[in-house]
Amino acid sequence: MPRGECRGEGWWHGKFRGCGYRLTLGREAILDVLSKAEGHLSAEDIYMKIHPKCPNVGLTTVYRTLDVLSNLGMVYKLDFGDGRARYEFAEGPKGAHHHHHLVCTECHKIIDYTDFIDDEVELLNQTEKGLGQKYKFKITNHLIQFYGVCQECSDKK
Amino acid sequence: MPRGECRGEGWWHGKFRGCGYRLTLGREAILDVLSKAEGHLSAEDIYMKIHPKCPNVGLTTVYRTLDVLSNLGMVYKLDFGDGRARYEFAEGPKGAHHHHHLVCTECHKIIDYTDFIDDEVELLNQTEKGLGQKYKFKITNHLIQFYGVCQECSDKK
DNA sequence: CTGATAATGGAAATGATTTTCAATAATAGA
DNA sequence: TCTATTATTGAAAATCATTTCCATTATCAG
Repeated sequence: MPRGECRGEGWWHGKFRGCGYRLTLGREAILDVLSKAEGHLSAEDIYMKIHPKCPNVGLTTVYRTLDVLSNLGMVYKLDFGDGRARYEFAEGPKGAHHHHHLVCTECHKIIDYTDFIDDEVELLNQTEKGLGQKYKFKITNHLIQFYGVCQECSDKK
Repeated sequence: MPRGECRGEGWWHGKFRGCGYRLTLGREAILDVLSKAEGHLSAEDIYMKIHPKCPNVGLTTVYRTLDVLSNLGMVYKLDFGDGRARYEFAEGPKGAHHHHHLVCTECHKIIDYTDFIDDEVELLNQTEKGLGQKYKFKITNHLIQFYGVCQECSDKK
């Protein structure tokens, strides 16, 4: 029924096979949800979204798959301080939708921002290079988050 | 018995009292450990360090105190992906020891780096200002971490 | 010194994530 | 296409960091 993503459907086959992973219904469903989702889904969110179509995919599998995807670098695992991990499809640091996060410490609202990203990314790349050399690290990723209080939460006081 | 910190001992009194908090033995012990510790302590680490001197301070209190300190901005609560929160004494973004983190995703080793910090902080301040205005956020803090694989872990393969 | 109440600890509860294990399904090769 | 190998699975149980409960204790303003 869904059509748009048919073209893309295959691109993660290779990524899986190449690492000896098998491509299963559950994994496809999870990737499908993640790749379309706006926002930041928890394991349970994903489980819920998948359940109607794949009632036979358990929460355990969701966790296991997210772990695999995260290790493959296809998904970012994020912590916004609300006690559960959140997952976000990785479009790659150069991807069209690369963004950083602005986190409200009161209500846990998250704003994805792309403003200023260019300067940030440029600096980050430099820093990444420098750090990698100095500390002999193979740097694969970075995380930037700003924390504060959103307007609604400020007003409530 | 300890002498060096006598001078500083008082500086957090005010911070507590000002917010209606009471200053207790346990809280002092926890602050003391945190202010001296290199590295990134978990709640249990702190509990262990305190226990010999204050066997009557429970883990629950450690958690509660860390929560308070974190809310007061005196301590940063960090997540390095190893399943437990880590805490770090906040010397303030302008403090002498401000640093960011380089995290090995294999062995969870953490490197605190201060290189490049100046440029980073400058950019961050700008970004912070811009974001704060655009999204009406009162930004209080930021987090920057780089993830990668350290040399030892690379060599193991 | 004393009352109001913030803070405490220990045990029990919580809740996200992991592990276990026998059953199942994906894939490579015949 | 069929089969053997072995990765993957779901459900239930186990883990384990963190929180909550509640009766007791300690801090500190007056």
